[in-house]
Amino acid sequence: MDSQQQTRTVVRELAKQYERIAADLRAKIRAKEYSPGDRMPTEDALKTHYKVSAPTIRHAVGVLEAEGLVQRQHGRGTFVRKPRQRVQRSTERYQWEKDRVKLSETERGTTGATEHDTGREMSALQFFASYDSLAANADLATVFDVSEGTKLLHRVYRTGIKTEDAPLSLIDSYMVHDVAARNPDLLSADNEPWPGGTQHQLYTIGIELDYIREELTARPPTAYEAEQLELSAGTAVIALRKISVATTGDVVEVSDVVLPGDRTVAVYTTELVRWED
Amino acid sequence: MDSQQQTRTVVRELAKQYERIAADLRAKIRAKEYSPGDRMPTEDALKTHYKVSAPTIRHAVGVLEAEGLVQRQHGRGTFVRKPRQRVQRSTERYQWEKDRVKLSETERGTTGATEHDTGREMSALQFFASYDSLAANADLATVFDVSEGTKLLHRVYRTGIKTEDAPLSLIDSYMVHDVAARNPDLLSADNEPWPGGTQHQLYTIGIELDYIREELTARPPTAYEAEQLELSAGTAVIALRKISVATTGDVVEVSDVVLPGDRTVAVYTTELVRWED
DNA sequence: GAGTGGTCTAGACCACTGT
DNA sequence: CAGTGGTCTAGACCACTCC
Repeated sequence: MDSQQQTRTVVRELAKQYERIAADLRAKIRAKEYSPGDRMPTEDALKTHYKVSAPTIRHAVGVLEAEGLVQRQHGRGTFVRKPRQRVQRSTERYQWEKDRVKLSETERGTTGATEHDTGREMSALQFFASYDSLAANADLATVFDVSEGTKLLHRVYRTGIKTEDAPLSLIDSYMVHDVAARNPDLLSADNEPWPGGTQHQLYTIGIELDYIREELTARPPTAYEAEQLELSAGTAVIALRKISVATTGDVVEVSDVVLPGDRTVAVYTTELVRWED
Repeated sequence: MDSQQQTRTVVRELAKQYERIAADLRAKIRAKEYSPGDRMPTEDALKTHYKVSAPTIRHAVGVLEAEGLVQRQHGRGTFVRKPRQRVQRSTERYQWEKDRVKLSETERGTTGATEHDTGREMSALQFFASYDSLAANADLATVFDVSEGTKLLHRVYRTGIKTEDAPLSLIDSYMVHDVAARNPDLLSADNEPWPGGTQHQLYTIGIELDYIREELTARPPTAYEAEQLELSAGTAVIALRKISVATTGDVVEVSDVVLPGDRTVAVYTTELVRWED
């Protein structure tokens, strides 16, 4: 009987060693035996303690990393993860933005929705935009209610805080090209960041927004998103589709926004109609 | 020079073999060379094709699984994941529920918010509830604006569709115990499912809701959540805190809701005030 | 029983971090 | 340079699925 078989026999309750070890470490973290920020025992120490081979320990720690409980840092150690500071993203931003549309440029000047969310000055924020155009795929054609292949203006945005290196969001925004073209200034990224934001841009082509619909899902980041948002293993993203509808009923802008799940809280408030007594 | 070194030299661009293989497979999936639902080549075939050892292939496929691109099934094979059918969870449910509070019990009878979301009959839905009470921790005490240790009514709910085995959500709901106790019927799970839902329960103790605030984040599931919601590797959950505020301004109910990210879309609509022309 | 994925060992060497 | 995590090999055996 080899050593693996022996261990199996001893640990009848939970056949999988890596799960047993993961459960044990998880319990210790929950019990604050290892606190947030602490370094976990080295893999070598765990190997000796649990009497298993290195890959088994790595697997066990990998499970905890996938759950977002710990974070491994090459050459430094494995640490119990501290919650990252969260940025609140509230829908009040939209009414706030709308209220500012008709102000003068100097009044709109330093204001943007990101500033609203983070409570920071525009000057402390990173901003990057690039424009191009593309043909609507089936998905976007349905949302805009146009035929597939219709030319769309495609704008890519990255926003972030200068002192932090990773952006706060990845945004792909779409508009029907011919609609945006009514104001040629809207077709070039040179005019970004546009004072007053998207709603002011729409105002210049005679569009007033009636409502904004947001659809949220959660999923693991793609390899690209993980790199861009500097997400480690064990995090998820909020994938949000924002659909802006004009007072005419037309869908005028669609944005696909990817937000780091470990530092974003999306807040929505539903007001209810009062009963008449 | 051992074989690993040799390979390194050959593949200069991307040192990590498992990443090179993962990138290659990822590209093939995106190019629909392997389509959703298809079985991927066996690990043995990949091992031969890429000329690496078994654990390296497993690591590469593991990366794709963590991204939610493929799903491994023991004894059957590895499959390209198909998107799961999504359930929409819209905040209209709340106004809908409020409008029904003052109806008679028979009118409220078969209606619940889950029915509203899924569009299914109450009879086709699973429902499970259990009640207990506990002392408020610091977090909940802050939200309710009561002192730490205040006795809270704690209710656990699981809702789901009978024909599917996994629940649609895991809910932990909290109320200040003394407030709920004004109607003793509210203290026992025996009266669940309560016709008309939480808002009707609150109505019986003289509470009308003014607004509901929801805070959403995304994260990987805990081991427990993955088991309960039958989530495989490569999925995330939406963690939603719902805070119900009465017309008096008091926080009367708080729910922590966990939703499977791969089959839930949370929808929020923000109405904007019209400009006066 | 054949096929396929899952767990595990034992050990080598690479790569990053900090003293 | 020591310490720590990351990648990889070669091979054994287990466990699940389906014919």
